[in-house]
Order: sequence, then C-alpha cells, then structure tokens
Amino acid sequence: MEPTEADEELPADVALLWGRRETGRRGPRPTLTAEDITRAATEIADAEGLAAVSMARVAAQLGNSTMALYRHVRSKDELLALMTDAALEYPPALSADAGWREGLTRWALLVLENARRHPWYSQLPIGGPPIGPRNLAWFDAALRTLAGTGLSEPDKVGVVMGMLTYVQGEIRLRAELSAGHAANPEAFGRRYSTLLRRLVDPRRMPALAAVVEAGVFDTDELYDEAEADTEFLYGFALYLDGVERLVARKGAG
Amino acid sequence: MEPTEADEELPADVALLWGRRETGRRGPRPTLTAEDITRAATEIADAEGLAAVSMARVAAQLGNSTMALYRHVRSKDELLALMTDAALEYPPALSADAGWREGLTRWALLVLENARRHPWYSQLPIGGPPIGPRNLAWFDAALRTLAGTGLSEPDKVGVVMGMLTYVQGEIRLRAELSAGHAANPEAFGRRYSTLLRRLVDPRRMPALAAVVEAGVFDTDELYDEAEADTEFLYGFALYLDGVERLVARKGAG
DNA sequence: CTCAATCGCGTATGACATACGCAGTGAGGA
DNA sequence: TCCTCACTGCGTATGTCATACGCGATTGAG
Repeated sequence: MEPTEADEELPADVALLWGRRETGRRGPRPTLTAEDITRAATEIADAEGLAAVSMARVAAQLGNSTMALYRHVRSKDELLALMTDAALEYPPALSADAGWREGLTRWALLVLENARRHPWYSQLPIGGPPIGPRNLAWFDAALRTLAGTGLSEPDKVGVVMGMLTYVQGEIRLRAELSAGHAANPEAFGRRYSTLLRRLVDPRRMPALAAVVEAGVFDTDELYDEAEADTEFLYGFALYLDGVERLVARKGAG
Repeated sequence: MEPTEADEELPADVALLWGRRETGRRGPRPTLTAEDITRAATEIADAEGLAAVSMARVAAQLGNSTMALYRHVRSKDELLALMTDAALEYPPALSADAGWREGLTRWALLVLENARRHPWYSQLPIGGPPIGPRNLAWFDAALRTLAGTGLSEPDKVGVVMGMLTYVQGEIRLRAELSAGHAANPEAFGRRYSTLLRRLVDPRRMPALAAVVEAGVFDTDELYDEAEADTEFLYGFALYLDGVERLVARKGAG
C-alpha cells in the first residue's frame, strides 16, 4: 500500500485503483480522496441501490459540492470502475489443507456471499482483465487451491476462468431474480406454472411441456434465497466433476 | 399468435410479451403497437448501443411524439422487459439425430452468437423466470437435446439451468470485455502482463505470480473475438464432462 | 516573495423520464 | 341519427442527471 518508486509509469486509472498518489503537489490540501468518494458511493449503493448513486448524492453524503468530486474522479464511469474493485473484500486466508475441490467450492460460495452483500456488483461495467488489488487477490486465491493438482499453469488459468464465468452467471441471475422477486413476487409463485400450462403448446415445445406436466415448477417459491446455494451447487458440482476428470487425465495428482 | 379465449386472465405484461391484444375497443385506431416500439428500440440498440435508447429517440425513429409511446408501454422499464424477449430470435430446429453433448454445445454456441449480435442483451433486467415466447422456445430446445439421456425431468431442468448460468456468465463477460476492448485496447495487450509483473507481489499472491512468470498472459491480444468460442468451449466441455458422468450414473443411456 | 498549479464550488447546459391535461376520434347505445 | 365516453396522439412542464466552464482561494517550489 505504501507508494513505491516508478509509480509514474502506471496508467492513471490503475494508479487510482491501487491507491498510489503522487506526493508533494502544489495548491491547497485536498479535503477528499478518490477512496473517500468510492466508499461513499458503495455505501449509497448498498443502502439504496445503484440507481441512487448520483454525483450529487455522493457529494451530499460527503458534505461537499457536486463538482468537487470531479477533481478526484474523471467521470461517473471512472467512479463505477473504482466501485468494481471496492465491491469485493479481500479473500480470507483459505486453508490449504483441504483438497482443491473443497477449496474451489468454498471460493465460489464466498464470492457469492460477497456479491449478495453488494447486489449492484453485477450492474457495473468490467472494462478489462482483472487489475484491481482485490480482484487479483481473489484470482490468486482460486489459483492457489489448484496448487496440488499438478495441472499446467495454462490449465489452471483455464479452470479458474471457467469457474469465474459460471460464478459470474450465477451472480447476475441471483441479483436480477432477487430484485425481480422483490418488485413482483407473484411472478415467482404458483402463477408461473399456471401460466406455462396455458402458454406452452405441447406440439411446439414438447420437452418443456413434459417438464411442466411433471410438476417441476409447481412450487410456492421459485426463487428462495435459502435454497439458492444448494441449487447453485448442483450445477457447480457438475463443473467440478469435469475438472476432476481433467486433473485425473493431465494432472500429477 | 392468433388471439385465443380467456386471454383476459393473462397478466398485462405477459399478454404484451405474447402479442395478445383485446379486439374491438372504442376510440381512434392506434397508429402504433408495443411491438413496433420494441422493434424500433432494438434497432437503435443494435446500431448505437443501449445508452442511445431513449423514449425520445425511439419516438423519433417511429415518427411519433415521445409521449405517444406511453399509450402502449407503461414505462421505459417495461420497454426494456419487452426487449429482453425480442433480443432472442427463435431457435432453429436442432437436429435431434446428434447426441445430447453435440446438441448442448450447438445450443450454447447459437445463444452466444445471438448475444453477439445484440450485445445490450446482458444489460437488460431479467425480472423473473423465463416467460417470453422466445425465451421459452430456447428453454424447450435445450431440454429436447436431453430427451435421450434417461435423466429425470428435475435433473434435466437442473442440467439446463446450470448450462444457462454458465452461458449467462459468458455472455456478460464477452459483452463487457468486447466493449472494454473497443474503448481501451491497450488494457488487453502486452501492457497487462507488464502491469501484473509490477503489481503482483509473489509473497502475497504466489500462485498468480507463478502464472504471470510462466508467461500465460504474454500475448498481444487478451480478448480475441476469433478465439472466444475455443476458449469458451474449454470450460464448457468441463461442465459437459460432469453432465456425462451424471447421465452415466442416473440416466438410462 | 512570487506565481502557477491545484483546490472547492457556483452556475450554466442539454439530455432524460414522465406527470398532466387537452383536443380529436369513432364504436356502442339511445 | 346522434350522443357519449373510452381511447388516441401529443404539447407542456417538472425535476433529475452528468458535466463543461470559469472564478477566487490556497500553497509549495523557485
């Protein structure tokens, strides 16, 4: 975290992300930092949703004027980019004693729990490969769990990218469905299967009609936060089964 | 598509999605339909991005006034919900002769190709379980490929939901990275590995440092549209391996 | 001591979603 | 036949938003 040499060579946005600031500038002391602004913005987003995050609202939270923010953040888009890293907390030290399968499962559940606390995460732009300190720390944590598998480095990255893709999808679906559920709970109840029975023509969509007839959607609550992890793990375990096969084939484990 | 009886019992938003309109109303003939509005909005989003879709812009495209749209669409959010289904085309008839593995692979690649043509798809709210005609048609197509596996209906749904989650993640990552690449190509070039070498402390992030040192990121182009499918299939194949194991264990195949 | 870089911020500007109400339309009922 | 009123398109107004611009105050470097 302390400034090191040669930081001038860092691109401006990356320097901001890592909290590296040039020291000893002229002019009045800043009463604000980009970090303060990012923290205020994330607080507002947590409490009132991403839509409530406006430059004016963030400035009010900090007791500053709207335009003062622009001295520290080039645009609202840049603020959102900073929030992308701030939405993550640093990963806890994952115990390395358990196997890679438990490690990856725990990793995924921790990321999902983190995203649950900051549902606006899935609405932020990504912009590029991971470069923020927290994003990289999670990346490292995932790679570390694969240390004992004997997989090649590119295979490790491939496995982690696949997992990341899967988890990204789960994060987006959970955030969207959770918001939709709050806004319109009836759409998740018995009404759904009733509607499907009316709308799904068995001649046009036989497989879906069979599923509907089998009663798979006959439930009072299609999106239940308490069961979300269980349902996630059903599919995620299939992915891990594939990784297991890869490890057996190419790894030294 | 022709109006059937008992459509009044359909919730208003669902009726809109399925193009069911009550006939024989008083007053002047509408010069506009919700479908026209949705089509105009998708055209604008395709050509200029979702940010260019404003009520005024859509109305101008149609030669109407802004406020005329609100007679057919309750709000912009409702328009976005209609776009969620309109972003999909109906799935082509998937040849049932190939195995389920080829079927699901083809399904996923078709969905990704569809999303590539409408990159704004990943920015739309989802709102609830799939209810639009095109969404349901794709759902059916996926279930149909699993017909010969002997899996139970709940297992089929679980497998398809997992695939959907994975593909959702891929769609979001592709859309975001593609936009980020267009806006800021340097972030995807050699600069990335250079930055990582400077920022990743091998003591704090040993696994990531090892990957960086192994040269995994030493490439001129981290996001290459031409290789995207290949990279996707690396991870997706792992998921399918897991499905294969499930079929071997629980299916009759 | 000077001065230019940097600060916070007041004041526009233009885009946006949308509430409200008016005037015209045309099918159903008298 | 004609009246009624649900329904149409739309002009206007309101409040919110991001952000360009420039002013006056501050302060470290020379």
